[in-house]
Amino acid sequence: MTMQQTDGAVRPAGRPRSEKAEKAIIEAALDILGEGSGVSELSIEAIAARAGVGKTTIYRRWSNKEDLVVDALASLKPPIAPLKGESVRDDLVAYLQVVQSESSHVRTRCIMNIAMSQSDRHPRVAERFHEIAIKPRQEMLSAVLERGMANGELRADLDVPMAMAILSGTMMWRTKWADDTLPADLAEQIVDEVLRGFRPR
Amino acid sequence: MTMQQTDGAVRPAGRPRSEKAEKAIIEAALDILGEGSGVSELSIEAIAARAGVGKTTIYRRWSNKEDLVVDALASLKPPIAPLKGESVRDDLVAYLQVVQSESSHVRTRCIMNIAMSQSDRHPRVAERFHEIAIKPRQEMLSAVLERGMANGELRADLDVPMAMAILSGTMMWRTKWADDTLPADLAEQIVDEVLRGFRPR
DNA sequence: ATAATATGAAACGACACCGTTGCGTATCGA
DNA sequence: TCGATACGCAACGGTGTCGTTTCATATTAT
Repeated sequence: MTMQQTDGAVRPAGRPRSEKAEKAIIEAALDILGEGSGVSELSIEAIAARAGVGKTTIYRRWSNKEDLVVDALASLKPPIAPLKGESVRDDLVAYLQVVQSESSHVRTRCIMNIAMSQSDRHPRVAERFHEIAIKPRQEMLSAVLERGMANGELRADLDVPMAMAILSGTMMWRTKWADDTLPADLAEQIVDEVLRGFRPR
Repeated sequence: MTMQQTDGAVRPAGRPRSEKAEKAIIEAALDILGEGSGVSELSIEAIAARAGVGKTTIYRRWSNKEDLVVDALASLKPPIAPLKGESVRDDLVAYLQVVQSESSHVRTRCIMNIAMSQSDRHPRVAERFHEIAIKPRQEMLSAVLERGMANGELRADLDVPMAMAILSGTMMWRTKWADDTLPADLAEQIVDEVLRGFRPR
C-alpha cells in the first residue's frame, strides 16, 4: 500500500479533466440558448465549435443533451436580489425591479422562454430550472408578504400564494407582451396598484 | 371576348387548387405545433406526411414555413367567449374561466408557448398571433372594465391597462407554473382577490 | 378532344447533426 | 521515463430535412 489519499475521491491517474473546458462548454451552451434556440435546436456541434472544444470532450462528460442543459441551467447564479429591509412596499418594489431588469437581458429572457415553453418536452430541465431560479425567489417573496401580515402592513387573511401570483404574473405579463417600452417605474406602479387590495381594510 | 365573369378573380383555367388539401395542410401544421414542436422543428415533410399531401402542394402555396404558420394561426377561430352581461365580477370570472379552460387544452397551450417563446425569432408569427388571439380579448376585457368604471362598480381612476395585466398575468402565472392541479374556482379566487383593489373606496 | 393547371409520389443532390473512432499531442501520477 | 488519461481535430457512416424536379394522373374550361 503505497498510495491513496484516504478521502473518497481517488485521483484516477492520468491527465485530469480541464476545468476550463467544462466552463467554456457550459458558457457556450447558455450563450446559444440565450440567442433563442430551443433545447432541440441546440446542437452539440455548435456548442463544441463555440466553446473551442472537441465534441469528444463534451460527450465524455455528458451522455445526452438534456443532462448538459440541466447542468448549464444549474450553473446560472440565481442572482437573488440581496436582502432588503424596510417596508413591505419597498421590498416588493425592489424585488420586481430586479425581475424587470433581468427581463431586459436577452439571455435571461430566452432562458425564461425555454423554461416556460419546453416544460412539456423536457420536464427534467424545467424541473431543475424551477428549483434553481423560481423557488428561491418565491420563498423570498412569500417571506416578505408574511412579514407584512405579521406586522400589520398587510391583511392578516391575505392569500399568500395568490398574492405572489398576482405580483409575479403581472410583471411577467407586462414584460412578455410589451407592445410599448416599459415605463421605468413599472415596479412601483404594479406594487402600488396591487397593494390596494392587500392592505388591511 | 367570350369569357370572364366580370368579377375580379378570373378563373385561371386548368384544375383548381384543392380546398381540401389546403385545410388538411393547415390542420396538420397546427396538429404538430400542438404536440409541442417549435416553429423551427416543424418540418414541411412532416406536415405533408400527416396531411396526406405531396410536398409540392405545400410549396406551391407557401414559399416559406413562416407564411404557412402565419396562415395556420390565422385560421384558429379565436373562440372569444360570447358576450356576457351582468356584473363586472361575473363577466371577469366568465372571461378568466375561458382562459383557464383553454390553458388545459394541449393544443392551445403549445400554441401559446409558440407565441410567447418564439416572438423574438419569428416576429411575424408573433405579431399575427397577437392580432388574432390577444388583441380581441384585450378589447373585450377593457370594455368590461370601462363599463364598470362608468357605472360605479369600479374606481373611476382605475388604470385599465394595469388592471388587465393583473388579471391576465395572474391567470397565466397560475396556469403556467402550476405545481399542483388548479382549483376549479380559480377564476373566482383571482377576481375576488383582485377586485378588492379595483372597487371604489 | 385539347390545353392548362393541380395532385400525390418518388427521387435528386445538398447540407447539418448525429454519435463514434482514430490520431498526434498534452498533462498528470508513479 | 512510462503508463494513463484528456485534449483538439478530423473523418467516418447514418439520418433527417431541405427545396427542386420529374412523372403519371386528375380535374377543369374552351
